[in-house]
Amino acid sequence: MSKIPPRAVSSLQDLADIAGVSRATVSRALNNSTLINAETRKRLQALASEHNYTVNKQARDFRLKQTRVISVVFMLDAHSEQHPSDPFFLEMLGGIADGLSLHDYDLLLAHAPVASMRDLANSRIVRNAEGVIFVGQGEEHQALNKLADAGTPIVVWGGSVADKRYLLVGGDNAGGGFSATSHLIAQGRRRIAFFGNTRTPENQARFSGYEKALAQANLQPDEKLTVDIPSDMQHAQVVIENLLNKRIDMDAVVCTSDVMAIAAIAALTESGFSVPDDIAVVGYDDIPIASFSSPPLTTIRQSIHQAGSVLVESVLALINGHQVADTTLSSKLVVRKSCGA
Amino acid sequence: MSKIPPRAVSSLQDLADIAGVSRATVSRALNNSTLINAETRKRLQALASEHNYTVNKQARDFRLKQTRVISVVFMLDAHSEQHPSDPFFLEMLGGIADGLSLHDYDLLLAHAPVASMRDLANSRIVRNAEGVIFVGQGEEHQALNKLADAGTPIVVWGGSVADKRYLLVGGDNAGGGFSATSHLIAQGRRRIAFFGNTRTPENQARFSGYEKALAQANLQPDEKLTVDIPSDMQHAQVVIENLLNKRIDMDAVVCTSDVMAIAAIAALTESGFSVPDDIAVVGYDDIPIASFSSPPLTTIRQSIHQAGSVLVESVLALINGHQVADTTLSSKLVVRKSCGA
DNA sequence: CTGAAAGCGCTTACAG
DNA sequence: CTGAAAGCGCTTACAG
Repeated sequence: MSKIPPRAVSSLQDLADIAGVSRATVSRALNNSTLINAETRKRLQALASEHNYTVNKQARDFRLKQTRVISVVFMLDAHSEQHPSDPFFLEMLGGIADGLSLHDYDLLLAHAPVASMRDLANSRIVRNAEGVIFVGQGEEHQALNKLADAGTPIVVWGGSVADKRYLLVGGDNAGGGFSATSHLIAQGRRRIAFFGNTRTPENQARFSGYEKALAQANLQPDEKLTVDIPSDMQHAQVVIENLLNKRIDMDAVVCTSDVMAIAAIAALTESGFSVPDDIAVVGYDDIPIASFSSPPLTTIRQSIHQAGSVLVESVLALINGHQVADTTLSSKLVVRKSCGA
Repeated sequence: MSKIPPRAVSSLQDLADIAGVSRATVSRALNNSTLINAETRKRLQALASEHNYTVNKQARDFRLKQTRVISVVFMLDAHSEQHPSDPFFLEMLGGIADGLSLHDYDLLLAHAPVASMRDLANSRIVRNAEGVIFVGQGEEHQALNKLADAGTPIVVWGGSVADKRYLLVGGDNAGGGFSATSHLIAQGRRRIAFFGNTRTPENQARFSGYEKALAQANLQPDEKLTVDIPSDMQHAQVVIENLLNKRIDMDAVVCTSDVMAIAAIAALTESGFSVPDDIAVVGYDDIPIASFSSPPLTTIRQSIHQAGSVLVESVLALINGHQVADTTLSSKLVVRKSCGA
């Protein structure tokens, strides 16, 4: 047994002094350099762990000009000031966090105060990280293009846009919108509404799938049935109730999130409609709570956790200068009760 | 107009060269040192922004031996391997993130792989941060004590425990458990179950409030009515359905989270019970979705977002060596339909 | 009010 | 295989 060290060992130099070698040698030993004599290496590593010493990450990263930090920015809806309570975000965050820790990267969490998107390039979010993952594009497509043009390694979860110049990972939104809608048509629904903010690329794509399904069934789209619903539940409910007061004729709704679908069901029920008998509802995301709503939600499943890991692999590839292409993850209709099937 | 700088200005020295002063002077100017001549300071600040230069945070923090990072650890239920989909976590995270950005601190997000709690003291989570916020104690009370004993600035969201030696912020759990239970008693319920993992300090306190309310009404507690329910929805539902198959007589349930309450309602409905007519249900947290369940959830509201900011103020106080006491945030019964009122 | 110098804890090209 | 030396970009005690 060696005796307890008189003072904490807090640098390579301290350990080098104890071992009687130079700090260069200790550095190499602890970094498993092949230059070092195997025996010396083992001895120094043992000594380090005996003294409970680990290399100062901050100094090391500074020296190597690396941070091993990835920023994650959640794009909030410009119209709702609140924090999103959508479990979708949490699952996505979990997937990203898992992916990053696998690669020994840290996760820096950021809000997206939309106003500040303009000078994002000089923000700590970007400056302190090796790359940035954006969850959602919001209505900031051009700001994202600009950031990518500036050479910042960024990857975005969202929908495709014509002049996109950043790396994109997303679900099959057009396919999802299409299968939700055509499933409702197959159940005999004819007056199908689309609920959501169609100014975001993801929702645009879902909407195009919706339109395609209608066209395929020779149904006329009715613009009164396309409704911009805020993404937070309280506001959504108010807007939907106002809509119902206008007595617009409809027998089904396609929503851009499960949370919105749950708010819609509440508003519909409140107004005396039966779901799905009077009006069928389909959600999007398949969050865990979807199967517990009443009626249980028919929805489009996205593999959110997998999305997180793909996002991570993609930024890291970018950072390491590898070729990397956009990814589209499959979406799948999950039939429960709310669609009336 | 000055002409476009030939090369990027990437250090104090670069800017000092341009300005014809020493880098010490530039450093002082950009840090608003009062030593510096006001005019010089303005001139250098203008020059910096003109050249789009900001101080290298990594170098600065390294020099000052600070990180301006706080780690946030979510204590997952030891029994559910999944990520928590509970919106409670996301709201808490939002509150913490807001608080930290107010103080120019970064948020390092961590999982709590319970197995590794033992050597947490030497993990990057602790080493790379100036302090740590734990959300929930899980069953790791002693590990938290040990970490606090080691002098790490930590603050914990949770419930009180006799031999606690760390700083604690929490809701009024005993009060919440009491008012949920006594409200049900006031509605005429007599066979009231308690659903949750009572091995965590928070739930222990809620359970003690439950017991107190029963005692006050001269009701005998029945241990068959105290049920350990996992915190994730899918497992919760299975356990509850098994329980119902045992035909235990009950007319109400107090749950330790809204998410659990929603799973309980689904299981009860599935088994042919009517909520609240046959069995009343009360949740905990008042997450946004609580008012949208059917029936809408009676629950105990905790000001989760405020909790985040209190947690932040508390760790920062600790880091700065200030005196700081535990905080108990008030809890409030929110009556909706699920309790039968 | 300003500058020259030291030093934070590391890594690595260079020399031996 | 090992060491002496330079340097990452900053801040600040010290001297003027």
